[in-house]
Amino acid sequence: MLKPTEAELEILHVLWQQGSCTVRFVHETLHAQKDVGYTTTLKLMQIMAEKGLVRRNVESRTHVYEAAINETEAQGELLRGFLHTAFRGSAMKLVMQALGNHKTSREELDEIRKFIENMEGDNQ
Amino acid sequence: MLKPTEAELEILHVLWQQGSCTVRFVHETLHAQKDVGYTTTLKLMQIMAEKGLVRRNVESRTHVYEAAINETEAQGELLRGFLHTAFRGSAMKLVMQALGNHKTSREELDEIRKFIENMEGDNQ
DNA sequence: CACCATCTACGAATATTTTCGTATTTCCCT
DNA sequence: AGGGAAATACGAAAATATTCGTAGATGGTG
Repeated sequence: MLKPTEAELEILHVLWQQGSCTVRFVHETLHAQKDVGYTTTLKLMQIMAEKGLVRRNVESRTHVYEAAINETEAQGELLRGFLHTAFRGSAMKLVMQALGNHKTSREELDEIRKFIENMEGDNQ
Repeated sequence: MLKPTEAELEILHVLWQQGSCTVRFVHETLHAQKDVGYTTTLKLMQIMAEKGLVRRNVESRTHVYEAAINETEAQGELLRGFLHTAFRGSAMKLVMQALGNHKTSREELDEIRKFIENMEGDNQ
């Protein structure tokens, strides 16, 4: 699976959240946060279709796109790369930083702790 | 602080690990893993000096470089960006993926669990 | 002292990613 | 049917990142 670029990821997030959408919809969504032209979004989505990152339905004049890669899997791939380039592979260091620097709610911490306890249980 | 590129990060990792070194040393280290020319490494390090990512001592003919940014801080910055672009800010999701997909030893899991328990303790 | 290995400086080629202008087609509304 | 809004296709500019060739300086060694 080809690694999506940063701009492509923004588009994928819209598709993951919305399911299928038109270029127009994706563009409106991005445009709400960022100043970008319509044809820029269109071009990116066309490139993504070539790369196999998205699928498109061209039956109607207005094409309908959907993500061709799974969100969790893609994030896993990205994480693997990032872990390597930024943390030289130390998952523990990354996790500690993530927990330490970003506000995580009590509930989320609980959930993570249970997750770990569960892993430790399996492991014995 | 300017965000280092991927190639720059590789150099920073050498500097973080080694302390001060020459271009030659950094190059040899990178070259062991990757086919890259000496002047490429040199040029990158010169650019990094301009950007303020590294400091260099030019007293002797052979310049000596050291990282100008702290490893943990830099990783924190990178993580913030990555968390946003890849996980839309969900630290929990990232942590779960990191723990789930990458082999983490029993000892490391313990350490993380204690870290969380400690955070939860403070929080009450 | 002259040569050679090694260093830095610098500009430019290449590759990658992002942006957008323009042309053309299609559909809808009057 | 005619005109305009909205869509896609396409190429190329712009921005960013990476690579390296070449020139010139410097220092050690025979």
